Amino acid sequence: MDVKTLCLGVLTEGDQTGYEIKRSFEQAFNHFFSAGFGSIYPALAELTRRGLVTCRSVEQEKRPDKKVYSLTPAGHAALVAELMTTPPRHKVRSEFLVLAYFAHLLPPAQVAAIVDRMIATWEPLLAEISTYAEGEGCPAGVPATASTCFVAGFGRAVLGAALDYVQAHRRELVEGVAEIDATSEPPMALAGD
Amino acid sequence: MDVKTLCLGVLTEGDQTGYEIKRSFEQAFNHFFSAGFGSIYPALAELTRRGLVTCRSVEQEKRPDKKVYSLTPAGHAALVAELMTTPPRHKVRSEFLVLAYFAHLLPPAQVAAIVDRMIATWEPLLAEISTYAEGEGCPAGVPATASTCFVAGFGRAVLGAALDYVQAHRRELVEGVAEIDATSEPPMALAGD
DNA sequence: ACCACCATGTAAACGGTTACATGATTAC
DNA sequence: GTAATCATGTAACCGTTTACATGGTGGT
Repeated sequence: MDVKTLCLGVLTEGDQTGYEIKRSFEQAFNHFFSAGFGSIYPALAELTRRGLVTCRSVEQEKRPDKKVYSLTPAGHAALVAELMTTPPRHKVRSEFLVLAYFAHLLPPAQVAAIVDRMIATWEPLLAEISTYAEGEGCPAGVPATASTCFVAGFGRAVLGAALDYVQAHRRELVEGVAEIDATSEPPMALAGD
Repeated sequence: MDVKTLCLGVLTEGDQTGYEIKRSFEQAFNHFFSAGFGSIYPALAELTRRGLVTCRSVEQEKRPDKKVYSLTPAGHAALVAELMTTPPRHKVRSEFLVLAYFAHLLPPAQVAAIVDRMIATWEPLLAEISTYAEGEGCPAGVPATASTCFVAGFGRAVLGAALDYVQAHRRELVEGVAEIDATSEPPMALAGD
């Protein structure tokens, strides 16, 4: 499952340009998928080449031409086929947790700053997802369905749990590494390795 | 932050072979980082070339030689420098949630199967992480510290929330997509796109 | 003036996954 | 006999990220 599949997916909700597709990704898949222009534009070119989407240029005044993409029947079939055969994976890649795991190698103040930055990142994200989790559809007019509520609700539940956890255990972590710092592992260049 | 950094990290806990490092990854970073031999062995070669680890061959009877890697002072410094400058990210890549988001394109039975497979994947993982979250260190003799408890506790909290959520909303999702299937989107090849 | 937004694309670099290659030991 | 474990490595492939390249509009 790659960016191409996701592009087909968002195009089931209506025709869009590459630029708009990226916006859709950011709004709908915020918390579990991301893609930049550098992967979206080549993906759309490839999908066009394969006949899974069609592309029409729309001239605009005072703006460069838009390229609006539409899903073809073949594209719809390819999407369904892909979804049917995709095993349900869920991978997390967390530099934050790596940092926490090796927190005893860092100054306590930095550990505190790291946790705070993570909290600051998650708080607005949780707030945004929470609005989608209630009947509110995405801003782009996509109505709320069982599916969109399920994924938004999932995001809210999981992010909420993450936030609660780090807020509750922040002190424990910082004080825990401070102790080690004081007893056995001086900050740097004071004792030999 | 890549596999090289993680290798330096686990080597702070004692000398290990490439094979053992993979085991360490699986036990310690189970839920937020993964790496295969195909990235670990080249990483160790590169770290050796850079003088961040040293490697000594240990002859074994009835087995091929082991290569035991040790962190050098330069490696320790490089690790700390890397940790100090790494921004705390936390990325999720979830085919499962993509599948759920587009669940209305799939037969309800398949949606149910997908959710069930995800639950079956998460349950044993949660059980394993939970043991680490209590004072139990990793099997490999690494003692429980504030850091290891923090990351294990985080994993338990978040995975627990995920499991609870999908178990509580499984029916909702399956019935929600069944409705759409019945009213507006026949399974395949019965109505035009 | 400067920044954000709209709008599209290319190319190189990077990093990870997968498959291949080898081979002995131990347990079922 | 078959599979899992221990043990190391290479090479091709795949996909994403990042940087570059361009350029008008609209707001502060």
